[in-house]
Amino acid sequence: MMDQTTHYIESLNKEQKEAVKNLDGPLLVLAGAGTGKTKVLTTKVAHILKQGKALPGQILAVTFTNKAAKEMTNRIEALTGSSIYWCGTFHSLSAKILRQNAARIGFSSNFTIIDIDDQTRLIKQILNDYNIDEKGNPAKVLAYIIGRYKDKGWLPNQVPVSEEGQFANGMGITLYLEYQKRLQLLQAMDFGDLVLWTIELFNNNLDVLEYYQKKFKYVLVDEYQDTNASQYLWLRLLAQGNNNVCCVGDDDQSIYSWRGAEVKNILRFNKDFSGAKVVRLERNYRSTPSILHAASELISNNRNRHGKKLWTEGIVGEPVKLSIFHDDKQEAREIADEIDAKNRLHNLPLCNIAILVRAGYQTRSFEESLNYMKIPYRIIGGAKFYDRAEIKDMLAYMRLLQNNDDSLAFERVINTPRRGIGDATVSEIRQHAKEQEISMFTAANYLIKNFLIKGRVASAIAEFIVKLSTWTGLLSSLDHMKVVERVLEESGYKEMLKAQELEEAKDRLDNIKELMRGVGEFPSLADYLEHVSLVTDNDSMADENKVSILTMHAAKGLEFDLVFLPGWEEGIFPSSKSASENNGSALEEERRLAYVAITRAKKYLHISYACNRRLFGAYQSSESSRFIDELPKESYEIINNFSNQNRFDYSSNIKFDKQFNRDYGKVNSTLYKSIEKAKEDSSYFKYGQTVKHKKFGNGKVLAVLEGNIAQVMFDAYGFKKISIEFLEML
DNA sequence: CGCATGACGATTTTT
DNA sequence: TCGTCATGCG
Repeated sequence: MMDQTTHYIESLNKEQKEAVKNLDGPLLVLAGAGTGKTKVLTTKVAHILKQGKALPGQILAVTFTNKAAKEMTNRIEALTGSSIYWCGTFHSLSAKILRQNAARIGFSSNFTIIDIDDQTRLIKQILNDYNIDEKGNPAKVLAYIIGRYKDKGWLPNQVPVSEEGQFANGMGITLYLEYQKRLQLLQAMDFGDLVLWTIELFNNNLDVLEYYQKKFKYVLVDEYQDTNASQYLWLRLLAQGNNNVCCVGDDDQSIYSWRGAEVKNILRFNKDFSGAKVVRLERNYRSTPSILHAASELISNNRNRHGKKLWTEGIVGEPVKLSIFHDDKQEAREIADEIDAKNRLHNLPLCNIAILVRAGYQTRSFEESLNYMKIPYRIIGGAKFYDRAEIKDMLAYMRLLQNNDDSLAFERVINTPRRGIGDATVSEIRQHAKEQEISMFTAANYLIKNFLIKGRVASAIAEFIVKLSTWTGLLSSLDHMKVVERVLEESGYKEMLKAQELEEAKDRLDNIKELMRGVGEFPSLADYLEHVSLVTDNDSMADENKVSILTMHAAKGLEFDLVFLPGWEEGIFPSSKSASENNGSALEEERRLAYVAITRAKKYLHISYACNRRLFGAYQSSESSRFIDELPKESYEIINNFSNQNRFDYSSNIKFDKQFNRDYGKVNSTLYKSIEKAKEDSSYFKYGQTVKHKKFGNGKVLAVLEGNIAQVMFDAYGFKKISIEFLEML
């Protein structure tokens, strides 16, 4: 039998072992992409526990996402059998600490955590009260500026004077102060506040700080390259106790500076934590040498970095493939084709395939082409579940019955569904609440009791308040999920949805059902609300066999056998916004993003760009990305070049078609085939033909125009002009 | 107060 | 191109 105490370490390489065994004192692990940093972190925690150096409750582990935290907890549990309680993001850990000590900073322990929506609404109100023109000074901009101040760790009185001109002719700091005041009045915190208030708590309550310093014997931080200044301060306060702090990261993968992350945290670690050791993990276990070579050469164009030499022992593998397409549609279609081929001819499971894009709006064309090929896919990130209006509304109801004084939630749903309580009335309630420093719930109650609001509006408010109180009362006697179900019915929300368009109403109700399912998984409404306010990623179906479509940012930490990187064009990637900003530092970040994207691929990598792209409605021609020029010539080969061909010349596809036929016997129904077919057989789409469209359903063809545009009369949607590629013959 | 209409702006990236 | 937001009318 293997040595029970250390067998889990044996599978590590020399450097990894060094990182794991070095328990005491500050340690920086510089871990390149695919060098096994997660393994090091989890093994390290296991090692601490198995050596008896600390109890599970005495380890603080900070991750970048909630998903990563969950994964880490699970892995540690699998290794050691015990689960560590203090594992989470800076934000979730802060929330935990703050709820335990809220009174010390003038908050109640059930303070609410608000999102950008609530933030913006609150700021709009402030701008309104200060008579600041919102057109020239948008609330969103101020929200962003305040966010960056908070990332820096600046309270209103700590913002440097040099920042004063940032917003509304020097009003920025005053407005920030006002915003903080109102948040406290509302018993609310935004994301930045969670970290900031924790620092405040520690700075003003030494006993609390000492308690946590003693408690956490070991502090571990993942993705250290993406921490911001306030997170650094937070970390330093907690780590100072035992000084056993281990930070893991890769300066080449720092891609969140726009959110306040400071690469310098990782670049100057040994100055911040004296006596720090540094271990480099440079052996890559993920990618083939071709892929790794391409990534390394590309990133070597950056000047501001530690620099490391990644190496691997894997077989050379296929060169990186580069395709030059005529337009974005062709790009989407060809990629879908190739996914189909790799999946069916080479048995590559769909879940090992990913399409990585620079920005969210790029996912659409791939959704369409994959849909067309009937290839299952999932979008990671994207339009988020919790961003949907119906979900936000239901959550506002839940917040409100959990805490009637949650004025932001109150304001969101007092007239949703419509109860005849309009803007004027809501403003009046808000005004009164502000003057008396009471919640809107209390203010509304006061105003109707004293006949300051009368008539139909007053009775509508009264009814709303009675309902709310009833639901809140039910919480103590009835299962919380049952209460939420009653809210859905009795609030009239369900009724409101039913009045909408059929499809849409069904979708929304399904979403709410999904939400309810989540509610049921938590012991109480408060637990559930805490969860949803911090957890935004819906990673529940990660194990399904589907192609992943995601942004490069969202891909951090993931890996796939086959990766497509479309849209490598100047203006898109690197994004036009970052090409010239901040004397090149923004461009370096784009390059790091390219590095992250490339190193997600294990075996096959396809980079592509389109010479013409439809963007915001209009076609524009584009140049290939400078990052393509930076790839070493020997690392890639050009497999498609449609740069000089017109849009409907698919001669090279037909070659592929024949090969496909030979290999597989039957051809999948792709766009060019239907067009070819339409050309050969004029009876394909003609008058009277019944067709089906993904969105518009069934209809009849009236005529086919030039450019393969069909005029169709849809049963449910009436007359439309549709490109025949989107029609299925019935 | 509620709804419709049209203008306008946006597109990085997320805890 | 499409979704959001403000405005103005019924």
